[in-house]
Amino acid sequence: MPIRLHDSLTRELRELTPAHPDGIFRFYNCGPTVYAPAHIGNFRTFVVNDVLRRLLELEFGADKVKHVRNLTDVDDKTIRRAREEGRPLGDVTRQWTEKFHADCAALNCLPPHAEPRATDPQFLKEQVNMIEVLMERGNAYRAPDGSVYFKVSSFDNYGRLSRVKERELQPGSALKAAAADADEKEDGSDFALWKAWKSDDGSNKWTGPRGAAPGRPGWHIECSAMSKAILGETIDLHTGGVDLLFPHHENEIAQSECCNGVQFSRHWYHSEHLLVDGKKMSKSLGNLYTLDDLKAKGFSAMAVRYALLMGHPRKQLNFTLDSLHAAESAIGKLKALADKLILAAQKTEADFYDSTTILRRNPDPISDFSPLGLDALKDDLNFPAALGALFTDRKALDLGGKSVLAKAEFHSLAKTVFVLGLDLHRTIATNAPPAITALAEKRWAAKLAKDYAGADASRKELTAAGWAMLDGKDGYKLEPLKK
RNA sequence: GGCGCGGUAGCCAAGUGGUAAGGCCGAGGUCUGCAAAACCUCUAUGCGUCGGUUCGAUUCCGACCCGCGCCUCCA
Repeated sequence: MPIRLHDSLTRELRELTPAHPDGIFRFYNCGPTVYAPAHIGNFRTFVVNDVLRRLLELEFGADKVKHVRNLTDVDDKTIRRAREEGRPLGDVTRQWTEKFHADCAALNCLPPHAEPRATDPQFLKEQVNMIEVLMERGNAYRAPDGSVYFKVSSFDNYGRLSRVKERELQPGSALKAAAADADEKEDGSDFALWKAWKSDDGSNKWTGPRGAAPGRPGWHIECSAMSKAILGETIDLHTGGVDLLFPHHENEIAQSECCNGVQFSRHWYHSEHLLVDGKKMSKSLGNLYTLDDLKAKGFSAMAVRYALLMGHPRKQLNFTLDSLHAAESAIGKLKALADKLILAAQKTEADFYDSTTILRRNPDPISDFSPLGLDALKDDLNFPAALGALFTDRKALDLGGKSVLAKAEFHSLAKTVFVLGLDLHRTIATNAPPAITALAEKRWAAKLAKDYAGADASRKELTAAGWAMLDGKDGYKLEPLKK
């Protein structure tokens, strides 16, 4: 079964295939702006893309997928943050890049094969080159202040992706948008390719395209330039959150196709927004969560990943603390299933997560056993259906001592779990404070001494402090109390 | 106003022209110093409302109601 994915341009499911003769599937995923910690809405998109990338590797081979995700390290927000903190721009973006990488690792997202930065001299040059070509071709013009704008009217296909021509701009927003640089632009819908230096930009300025003032690249051009530099003029897939559909991706198409004269991306995919408590996350509503916020509430990063997989990626997903509890419990059950299969198949935990075996190309009748849930993933990334298949299988599972069946089931689960990127054995964060740990030790000692009254007293204290102590055979586990 | 998505059990959420996956929660049970965990069993005559098409609709069509998102900062 081929991988089929919704295409935002044609609005239908289309098979994903590599176009290049080398068989390498090239895909570009718009990355974060590094000026603050990413929130879980951002991570929904990155997790969706991570599953997609894993699925592609399973389908085409680990060495046949090239996944690029950029880092926007210069824009109004990064510059403002640096100015407010009185630090060099590079320091600020480096700090938040590191944080982003740490969060991605915690969420078990594979690093992309390339992660270009907008201010990297190599790519800055690429951006300037593209702008110069666009100016030469009459698709861009220099504004009075030395900025360069893309002339939207010069590209007939403008608006095909977002159907912007069918939209009627709300008077209010159109006016607001036009206000900022109305004097510079020839037309309200034109967008900046190069922004001339202003005093607010401080020391952050670079040599611009010929004829333009020193300044910095506009936001949209970085993706066009870096995609071209790393993946080539035509790529197989370009992805991002729905909010990037317009204007960002529309503008990328315009720039790239006017500059290169060929199709920019063969396929477009957009994942929907994550809602929190039924609303889009925003600082003003106070419903914006970062990974650290949720960790502080005692949830594991893996539960967050699972919760992000609970809805279809092209539908808005309502995220709540309750759904995190549900995720944490569900992971526990899958872990128990994995442990059971590891035992039955006489394998180890390391075998279960061995991606080399999972992605091995040579056919193997056992490990090629059709993994449950995989078809659902290949059918437009239907996460809930895939998870459902896993649990349905879990119920039907009757190993009955048959090791062949156990091995097939083991490989099946390992494959699907790999694609979903769930590290089942990395769950509850037991970062209990020292006082809690000491109390738990005290109770454990009392229990071993059969001082049950003392043990119960300590349990009461732990409960009061919000911690559950789960006794095992040879030790205990501390978990934050559920609700 | 324009464009788009959605309304399925207490919550989250798949899905199909032929009579509703799965997870959480809850209830009961097995087990167990206690408490959990784990495991087993149960939980929508119903899929926003009203019409239409059909032998049959939650699934197709129409109208309406409600929610959410986007409309040039935004994953």
